[in-house]
Amino acid sequence: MANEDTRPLTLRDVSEASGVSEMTVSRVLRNRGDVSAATREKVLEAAKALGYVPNKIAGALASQRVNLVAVIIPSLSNMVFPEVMTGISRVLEDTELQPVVGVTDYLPEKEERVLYEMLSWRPSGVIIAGIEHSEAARAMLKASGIPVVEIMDVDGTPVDSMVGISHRRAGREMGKAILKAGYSRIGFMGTKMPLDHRARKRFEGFTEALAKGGIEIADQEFYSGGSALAKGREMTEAMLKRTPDLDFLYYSNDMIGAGGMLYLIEQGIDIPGQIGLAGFNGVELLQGLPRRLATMDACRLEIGTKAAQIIAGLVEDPKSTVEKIVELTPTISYGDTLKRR
Amino acid sequence: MANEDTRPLTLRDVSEASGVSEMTVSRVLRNRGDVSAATREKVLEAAKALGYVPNKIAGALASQRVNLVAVIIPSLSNMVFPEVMTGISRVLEDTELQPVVGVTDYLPEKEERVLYEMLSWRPSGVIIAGIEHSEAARAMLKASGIPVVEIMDVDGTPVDSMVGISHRRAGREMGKAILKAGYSRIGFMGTKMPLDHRARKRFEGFTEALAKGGIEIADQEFYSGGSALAKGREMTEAMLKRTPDLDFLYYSNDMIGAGGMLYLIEQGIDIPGQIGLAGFNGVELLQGLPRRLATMDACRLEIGTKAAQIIAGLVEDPKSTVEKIVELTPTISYGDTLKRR
DNA sequence: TTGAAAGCGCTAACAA
DNA sequence: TTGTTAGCGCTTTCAA
Repeated sequence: MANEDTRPLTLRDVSEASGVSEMTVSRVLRNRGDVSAATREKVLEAAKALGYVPNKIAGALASQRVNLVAVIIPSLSNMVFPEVMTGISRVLEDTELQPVVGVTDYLPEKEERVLYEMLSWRPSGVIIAGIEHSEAARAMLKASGIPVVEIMDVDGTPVDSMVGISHRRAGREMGKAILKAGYSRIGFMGTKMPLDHRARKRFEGFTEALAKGGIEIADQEFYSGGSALAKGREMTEAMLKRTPDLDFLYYSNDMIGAGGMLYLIEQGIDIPGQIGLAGFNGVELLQGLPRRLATMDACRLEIGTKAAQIIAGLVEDPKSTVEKIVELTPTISYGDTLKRR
Repeated sequence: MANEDTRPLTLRDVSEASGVSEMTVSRVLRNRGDVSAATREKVLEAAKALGYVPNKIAGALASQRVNLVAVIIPSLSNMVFPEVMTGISRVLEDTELQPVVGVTDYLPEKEERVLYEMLSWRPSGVIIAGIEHSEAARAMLKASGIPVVEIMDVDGTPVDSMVGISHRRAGREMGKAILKAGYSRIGFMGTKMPLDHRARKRFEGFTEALAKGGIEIADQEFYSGGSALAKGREMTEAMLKRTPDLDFLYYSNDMIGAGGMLYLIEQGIDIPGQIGLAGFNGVELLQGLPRRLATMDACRLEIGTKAAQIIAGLVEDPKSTVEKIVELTPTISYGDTLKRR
């Protein structure tokens, strides 16, 4: 039976209904300490009959333990963070810990607010995307006294530990592969980057690699907002109108790359002969496209997995030592749009 | 300065550092009650200097108020729920409330666990996808004594209130439009549906509409897992091999529809002359495809918005009356793949 | 405008 | 194996 009035049920209600002390009821409900089968039975029955749901707020305050892991990411709407979340969830499912996500929309101020908000719930750990944070945010993370893992990127210094790839290196590798394949008139398309540090670092690594080969980017364009697939299509069309002699297009993510690819196929352009293409991320989506876009896996699943493992390990044994820096190595898949050499 | 030891800071620390009573510190930090500008200043300074982050666990227990809204959805990895989330977040951002999401993977047992878990934090409201829940889940929702909004679907009876579309009607409307356009050899592709009630209802409505026109589905296939785009491609190829005389393909979501469309274009099949296509959802992604797939908007943003408004209204004034059933009406967009008649 | 006391619902620690 | 007592860190309530 549901309770008749609106007052939420408490342990005391279950205690009274079952004739067992609050403390013992608490023990039964948490499977802690020795309780006789008979008492246990009585308690469980009463709790179920009443429809009692424990109050974790009170429990957490009393025990000084909150089995929550704050996960702070820029966005849920592209494909990358859901996959990181999958990795995190899989690991945490085998523990007492639960992820709670906060979204920052790539805004530093919002990141700060979200972090403050989440820390005020006293989570057991924090997983946060990126290593660029405001001074205040870094201070909060440091002062929190809980395990902190910064993810996605390893080009910089972590507050505590970090798991990710070097985006600068990723950009460089792709640049080298493109040069090696013999392309030389290269266009770049990507998001407006002031706040997307990882995209910026890839771009920097990329131009650096080209420069080493004595080549400069021949054209570039940046977008923000809208359907990425459509943007890729539009930008590609515009860029080829503007700079018709390009022989390679490097996209800062797979979605715009896919849009570009669909456009080029429609135009009957030979890929990768006349124009080569590459994106970044290795999204599953690509598998259904007419050609497999060349791309680079960002190791999203492993990043989530590894980060969660670090937190879980540290929560279980705070004095255990863990790797402070875990750099994963993305690999290029050439697909059908980048000549192999 | 960050605290030197590991003990988290408390109000008392701020009180001592500022020479102001805990109570007044609390008032300053929450902007409640009258506090002189001088005291206020002192407190804020001390709190900032210490790097104090309030403990919401304790605050929530004392005030019996938790400004969290539990949002329980089946998945984050398709496009539909992130957009619902966007609607919810936008509305809640103007209030004290914060969404906290739980994911069920379309599993009733997991839904039950997640719900129990979230309710144990005593949120101010619940937004939960679907109207099919286990008996236990419904009981918990009822007993919780907080506002509950079931979203996405209105074909059934809500625990409290619901906001969504009629998927049965959506399927029917699409069936009617297809018949009206003159198609008659119709194939269906979709997810395995035992647990995706909304897909099942669309399918039922669809076959019902066809039956009224004296037509039966000529072929059908169901999938689970994998890249939806790739699956759409594969299933379409297989189905057309098996049943070459089909003149229409109805997909239970846009992603597989897009995969099918890409395949048909490659095969040089005339769309929508030789074969017509339709999907479901109106995902933004479609905008970049070679043709605009016929689809039906599922009103995801409005669903999120409306649901959050109901919760926010009820939290502000628990005795305010709200619509218990909000049925939104999806509209067909014919795109380039369904003849208009 | 400020402060003191009481207690939110639970669990740690100890006692029986 | 079970129960009792004393808080967890804050806010409510009431008094000054």
